[in-house]
Amino acid sequence: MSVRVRFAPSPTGFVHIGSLRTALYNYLFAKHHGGTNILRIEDTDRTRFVEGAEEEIISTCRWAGIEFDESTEKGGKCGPYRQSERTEIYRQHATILLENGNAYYAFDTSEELDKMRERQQAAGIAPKYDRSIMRNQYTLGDEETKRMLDEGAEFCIRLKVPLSSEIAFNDMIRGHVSFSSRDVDDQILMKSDGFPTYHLANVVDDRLMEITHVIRGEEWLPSTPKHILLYSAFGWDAPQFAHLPLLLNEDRSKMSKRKGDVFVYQFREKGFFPETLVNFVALLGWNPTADREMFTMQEMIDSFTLEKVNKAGAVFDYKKLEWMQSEYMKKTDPDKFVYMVRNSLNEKGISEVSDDYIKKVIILLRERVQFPTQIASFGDYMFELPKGYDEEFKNKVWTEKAASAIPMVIEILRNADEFTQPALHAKVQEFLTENKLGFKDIMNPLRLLITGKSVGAGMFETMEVLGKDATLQRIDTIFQSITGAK
RNA sequence: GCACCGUUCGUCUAGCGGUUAGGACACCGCCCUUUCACGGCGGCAGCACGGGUUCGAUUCCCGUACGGUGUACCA
Repeated sequence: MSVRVRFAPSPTGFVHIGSLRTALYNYLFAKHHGGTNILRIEDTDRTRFVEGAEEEIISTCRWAGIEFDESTEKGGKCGPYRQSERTEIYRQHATILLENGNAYYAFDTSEELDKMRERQQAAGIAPKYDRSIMRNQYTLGDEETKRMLDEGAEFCIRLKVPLSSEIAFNDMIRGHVSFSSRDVDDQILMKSDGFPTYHLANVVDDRLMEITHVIRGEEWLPSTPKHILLYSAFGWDAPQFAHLPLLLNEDRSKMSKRKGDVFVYQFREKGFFPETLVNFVALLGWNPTADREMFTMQEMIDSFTLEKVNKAGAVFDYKKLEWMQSEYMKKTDPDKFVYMVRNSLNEKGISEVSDDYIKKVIILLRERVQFPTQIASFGDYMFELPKGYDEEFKNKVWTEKAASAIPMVIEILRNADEFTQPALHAKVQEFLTENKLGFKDIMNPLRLLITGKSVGAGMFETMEVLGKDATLQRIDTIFQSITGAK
């Protein structure tokens, strides 16, 4: 049987970084096995629905390089893939359970339920629907139940959980897991608004969509017995389950928006490459070899196995993410992000720059910045005349030695006919040797004159990229302002 | 409270009965050097605890502690 997995988010807002990892693992698993990756939108909670959230999910996954074979967008043989469009299916299935005695009608109001829980907590017992005393099909009797239904009373449908039995399954990540049905609540299957709860919809859809492996977050582990019970109530075999470890805050609590960035778009806006985020997040809880950190999507697909997924939650280490971004900054083909640099240049009102030139600047400065967006500010002098210079740096490097040697160096540059790194280096070296000077004596002053800053790439490389005219223009401008100010 | 899951350097992890417990990030030194980076070299630092099983436990089993998740007509 071929592998079929699904990523089943609910459209309640932005995509969480943990959801991204779940989506990724599903994708990697599907691709590794040559199977099918499905996107299903779980929008059965009308009160939490957020307009545009579904589109955000799709575009975020696309950005990350996660593709779906079947989805709301693409369709597929098991559609529709939006649960709100499948309510009739759930209703029919609830009826099956009602008829075979595995589900029942209940009429309690939320106030009554709250009271029940309060009583139970006061008595020190676990809150759980008590079907022997609440208002439902069993306590009311079939006749009364029918009468109320005919009258149009509000009702919900609950799962009839066996009083005492063992519910066990084999989790692909955790191994044997078992629960006692005593601790399982008579879960509501159909809400009074006619929509199913997650539990019913999830089980019915996974079955109907022929899902073979349910790969989801660990927060679902405690409700898995309900799902197992549902499968058997329908007389179905359950799929394989794999419960992923959680992504944690620094304090080891479940990663939440209260403590920093947790939404994918936030990382995207900061300038992280999708490759960085995907690579990083993949390694939070999974590790194929441990002797390397950088993986392409294809390499991850090739080596992904659920057996290698960890059991314990992983703290999201922002520092390491940044390191990885720097690595990608250094190895990613500049062609892929020239446009990002151009965007930030446009924001500064600079538009007359060629792609080719931007690429050269990227290569010149990529080791010194983390994001493409920083190129335009870190290397502003590459695109426009410096507006001033670093005063502190000037005081430090503008020595008497420098002041007397620099005019001669400038002349050398002015007369240079080959304005390349090796040629300039040779010429200047010659001058230094003749005058018993070292690079130390003039390079920083030169840097000051050309960039106005104390940090940057090698000066000869910088000059080569800048070109003779732009270099001399900068030198003249700042030289004047320095000597004039003196 | 109850149920379940988990526990190797600060963090991500390798390890699947015998290892000087390995790697990466971070941190600290040193080197390279025209600045800053990059890079190179080195250092710091870990098997939660207690019982078993075994010739031998980080590794297997049982407790304890600690942590997390769940406990909704949310997903």
